[in-house]
Amino acid sequence: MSLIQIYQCLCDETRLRILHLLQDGELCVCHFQQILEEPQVKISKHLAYLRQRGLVESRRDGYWMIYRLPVRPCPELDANLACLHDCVREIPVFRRDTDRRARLRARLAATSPICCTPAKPKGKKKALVV
Amino acid sequence: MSLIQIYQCLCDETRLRILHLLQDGELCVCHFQQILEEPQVKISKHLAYLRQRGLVESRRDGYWMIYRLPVRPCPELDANLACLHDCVREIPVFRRDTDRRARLRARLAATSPICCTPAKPKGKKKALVV
DNA sequence: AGGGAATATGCACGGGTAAGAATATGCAAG
DNA sequence: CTTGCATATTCTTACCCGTGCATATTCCCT
Repeated sequence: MSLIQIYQCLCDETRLRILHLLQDGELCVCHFQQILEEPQVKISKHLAYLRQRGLVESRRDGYWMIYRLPVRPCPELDANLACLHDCVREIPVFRRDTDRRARLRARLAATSPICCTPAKPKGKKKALVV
Repeated sequence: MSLIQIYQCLCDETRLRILHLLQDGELCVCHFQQILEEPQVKISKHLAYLRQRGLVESRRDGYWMIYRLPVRPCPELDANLACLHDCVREIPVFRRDTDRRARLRARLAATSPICCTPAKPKGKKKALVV
């Protein structure tokens, strides 16, 4: 992973928002959709872009794909993510994302599922969680 | 100047090298040419790109255009330049640029001119410096 | 005024990329 | 093995960008 590639990943707002959210822990695609309020294809493609360049890692969990920052990020990525964290502190979009994520977390804590429930679960919820 | 614009500026190697050099003080275009060993048009266009987005400022001094980092950079730019400085410390191209700049400086200290001498000066040197 | 030096700009071309619509894939439950 | 859900991929369109060639601009000196 080169420094240039890192900057190429950072120069799009959607990707910045994704990386910023991931700094607070892993997320699945449907949660990105809920928080960012962007179409699925857009989010999915930016996640693929980031994954191909090694800025995020993914794993599957049943229906869902869970994305996270690299477990062992290279020093350049680490430094730039820290810098990003500082820079966005005051920017409304990013604060909004953080807030929406917190509220989403609260909602999830109240119910059982780890990830979002399918649109028409019909009581499948519990089974899905296991 | 937005954060995205900063990252857009940072995602090209030539521009990274330019910004890295400017962290050590202002430079004219012909010095960039000597240090980076890239064609004039390439350097000039990248400098224009950076200037249009507010990452560098320029002033004219006789024959020469002198470029520098903004006198009062915004916090985001400041943070990212510091981050860049850390990140490139070990990268050969950037070390080479630093070395070449130091050697250029030594050469200039030995002679009088502030900037490089025209190709065929014919004794105009002293007059140019004043 | 005119020449020459340093630098900038216009034009052209190839390549990457962002976005959306449509479609495909992988998974789980019945 | 079919259905429904979450996610990925393909295709297309439009745009921006990096580069090089040629030319223009701006300045200094005579």
